Amino acid sequence: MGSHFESCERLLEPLRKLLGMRQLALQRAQHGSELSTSGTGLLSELVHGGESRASDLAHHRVVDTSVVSRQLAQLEQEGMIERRPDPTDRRVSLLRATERGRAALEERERQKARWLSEAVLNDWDESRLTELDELLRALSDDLLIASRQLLATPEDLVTPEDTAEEGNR
Amino acid sequence: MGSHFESCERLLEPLRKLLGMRQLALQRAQHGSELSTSGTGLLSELVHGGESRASDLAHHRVVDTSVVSRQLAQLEQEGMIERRPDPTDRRVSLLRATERGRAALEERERQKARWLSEAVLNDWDESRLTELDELLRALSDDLLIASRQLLATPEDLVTPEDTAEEGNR
DNA sequence: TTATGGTTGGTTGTACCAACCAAAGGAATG
DNA sequence: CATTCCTTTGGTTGGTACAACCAACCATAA
Repeated sequence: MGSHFESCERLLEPLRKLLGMRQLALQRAQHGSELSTSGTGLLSELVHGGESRASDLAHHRVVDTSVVSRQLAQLEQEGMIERRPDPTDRRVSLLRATERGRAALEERERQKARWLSEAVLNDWDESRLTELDELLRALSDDLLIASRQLLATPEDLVTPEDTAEEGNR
Repeated sequence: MGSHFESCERLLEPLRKLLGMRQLALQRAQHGSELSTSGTGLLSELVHGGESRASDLAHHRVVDTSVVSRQLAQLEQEGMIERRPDPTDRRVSLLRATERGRAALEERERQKARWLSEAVLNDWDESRLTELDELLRALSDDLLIASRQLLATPEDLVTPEDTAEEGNR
């Protein structure tokens, strides 16, 4: 049988481990800073992607707009982002990071990068890091795309068909 | 400056994206099956790691024992695992997956692998997959280890030093 | 009128911490 | 020795926080 499938099967284990590391690790690599944890991702999106509307952010991150809405409210209250009404459509706000936001994000990123570099990947050589970066990017992009498609279809996800009942092996 | 640090810095973006994909994707790649979502990780640990005690599982996954306790209760109620008292220490239960649990897990894994293979990584060639697998494993291991150390130390995480002052909320 | 961007209310799942019980494992004491 | 504490450790349960979802809702566009 396709060993492609088998490779993917093997991949599940490390992938689960990695994805399972929710609030750990990187999330924790933050102490002070008045930047709320959950908002960081969004802020990053804004800093790197420039002025955006809320719905775009939601689409990018593949989360519900309500989630984005609340995170934005928080970020705004923290002074990390600013809104300005879209001149061409008064329903939408255009969002961008403030100076303060940019600084806070950068600080946070630096902390995380330091931790990664010193505590986690200290014995990785340069080429390995580059390789990882390249693959990780590709993977996360593909996952994101597939995820979007998946939620776009109210269809059943992975095609049941053989999942009728157990008849293990 | 050390380009190692810079590489790690670059790595943050794809890493965030990936870790941010909480309930999406893989988690969703499950429809029927009476196996609870959150328990899957634990069950997998049991199937692959053999009979274990609860505290070991918690340590492995780097989560609170209370979390494990509840997930185990759920899994037991679903008939996915069994407990038996440790003959040498009556405080502890030894846990192992039931046949049913093994089957359910395998089924779930197969679904995910299929989705990965067909919807996500379909255009990846074999060598790329292997490479990814290797790096991902190494990364997740290193992250896990570093995370354990991090929680082991009541110390401050990433060396505050410049983060004195207020922390409002 | 209907569709769309965004917000808010309500619910669920999952994590944490703290408090707790039960069993072990040592001392100190009879 | 055996017995009675005291501390430590494995595990569970209560309470709380947070992030995600869906549904219902305004305001504005088309």
